[in-house]
Amino acid sequence: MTTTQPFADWPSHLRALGKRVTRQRVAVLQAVDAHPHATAERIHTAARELVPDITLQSVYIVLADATAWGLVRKLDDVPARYETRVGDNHHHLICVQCGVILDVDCVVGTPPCLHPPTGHGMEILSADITFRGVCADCRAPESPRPDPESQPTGGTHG
Amino acid sequence: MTTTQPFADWPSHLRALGKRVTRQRVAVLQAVDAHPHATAERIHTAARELVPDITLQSVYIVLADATAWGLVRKLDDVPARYETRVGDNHHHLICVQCGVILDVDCVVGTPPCLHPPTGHGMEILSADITFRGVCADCRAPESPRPDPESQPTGGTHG
DNA sequence: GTAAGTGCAAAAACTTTGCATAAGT
DNA sequence: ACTTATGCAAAGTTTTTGCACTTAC
Repeated sequence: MTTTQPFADWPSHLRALGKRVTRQRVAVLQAVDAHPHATAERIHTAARELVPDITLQSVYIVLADATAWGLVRKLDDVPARYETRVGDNHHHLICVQCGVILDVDCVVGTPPCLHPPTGHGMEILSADITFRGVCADCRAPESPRPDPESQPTGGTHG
Repeated sequence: MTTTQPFADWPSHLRALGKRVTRQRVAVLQAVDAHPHATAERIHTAARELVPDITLQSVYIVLADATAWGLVRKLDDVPARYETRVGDNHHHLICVQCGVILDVDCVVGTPPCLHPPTGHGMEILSADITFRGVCADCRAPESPRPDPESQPTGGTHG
């Protein structure tokens, strides 16, 4: 279950961008693919299964580059989380209790899928939507679900 | 323009919560009020105009407390940003060039103002919506607008 | 061969914590 | 008085950087 499998052909993606294909980059990208919404450290752990001597610092560098190139999306949180689903305008559903993050497809297909009130003079490119709530497992009386992939975020907006 | 003015009666808000009214708390809350979306350090600078010897650590503590009490809302970003508009379900518009953050009222009044696709079993409490785009000033050819209140966030979602 | 990427170690940036003092009720 | 909050300093956590070595092209 922890074995990282290729869901995407990362070497081709890198080559298409004119970037070099390194074991480290492929390992990080596959790790993010296999562990959506994972932190840099978790990605490091997963990437080490493919490249045992990759350092955490290199993971950070690869993640920053890949984010700049549009291969991964960085979710602002502390610590930051990463995912490989980019450009498909999906949104996030975070459980305020256990911190689990679920992907939900946008009901509208193309970004921006939502429009703010006009009059601000801004050209809107996209809409990031995060729903906060309580997941099914946390609502169940007996299973507090300590999800290993995420920690509580503690949202306060209502 | 940097003089912090009271937009809200923070002593009353604190007393209503059974919390003590200290010069530091009032100064921080007024600073956040006067500088929406400011970082802890910027809030510290503003708060020092009212309480010259307040430390940055105390600012962090007051911000964390106030967030837990629902007086301020913390925007997850690095560094974190804070605002006093809570519970009115407004959303944010971030310029990907200059990083300026604008508040936009929600077109629907009550949270959650938006509903995700069903079937995930999650009880939705709220929806945080962040629009990304290019503000009017950054679209103008000659004014790159180095806004002092915010730094670029570098959003990549589309 | 050359430019780009990585490892290493160190530091920068941001945030939290423990304990003695000070301040609010 | 009693309890809570703050100042101080230190450490914790997350992320970035500089330089030599290695690797992909």
